[in-house]
Amino acid sequence: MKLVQEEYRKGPWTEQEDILLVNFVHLFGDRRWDFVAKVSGLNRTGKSCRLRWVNYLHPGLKRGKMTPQEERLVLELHAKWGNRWSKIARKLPGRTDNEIKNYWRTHMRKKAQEKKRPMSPTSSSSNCCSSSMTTTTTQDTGGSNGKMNQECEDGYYSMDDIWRDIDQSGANVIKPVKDIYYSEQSCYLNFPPLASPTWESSLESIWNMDADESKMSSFAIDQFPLSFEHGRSSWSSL
DNA sequence: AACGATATCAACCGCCATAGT
DNA sequence: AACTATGGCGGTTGATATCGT
Repeated sequence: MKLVQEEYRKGPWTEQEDILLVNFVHLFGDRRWDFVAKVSGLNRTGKSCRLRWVNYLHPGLKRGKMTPQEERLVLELHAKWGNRWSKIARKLPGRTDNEIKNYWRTHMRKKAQEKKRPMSPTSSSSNCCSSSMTTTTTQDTGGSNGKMNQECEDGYYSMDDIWRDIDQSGANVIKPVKDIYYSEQSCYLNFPPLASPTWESSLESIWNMDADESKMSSFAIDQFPLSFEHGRSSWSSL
């Protein structure tokens, strides 16, 4: 029973928070959300952390527009299972239940509107779900689709790109997700190799700690002295 | 260029299931 | 067995972007 009801942060996540979360998920895994939330010093609920990770920061996410194949699959599976979004999402690698849910809402709205005015002159667009898509992207590669490519060309730095960078930089060294982004602004972040053996051994005590949580928190904050807001726009603003 | 309508997406809320004590 | 904490899920909302006039 919790006697103290803390005031948790809400609303959009900042870059700083994202970086913190990613690194602490690397350290502690993506299960113990409450623990991660506390230890990271993020003033967020575990739920909120989980949601951010699952819907935005997870390395396997595709993002970008649905491919025609995916759209068809969503339709099929929804016909089969109804609004079981997470179940449907499991059949679409790289897609989240939230994304599919959002897509479906849009899709249904379009459908409803088309029914209202079936002979609209510009109604070439019944294809909200397929025919107009010209790109033939592979479905499971986690690759980028048309929109994604365009965004990259425009300077948009997608999570895919970020994680690719992480992969290329070596598995053991956890890079801050957006350090390239920062470095372009001459804001360097220096991480210790968090996954190093020394770290791991020192972490053992953390599993049993309570009182030491604050230490971890202060570590976390010390690593990221930056503070500025970011939103969808900031990703593409460079 | 300005403004309203619509689309998109991120995030929160409340409920439920399950694991742990 | 009962209770609590936590995670997961689906529904919903609000902010922002884009489009059309």
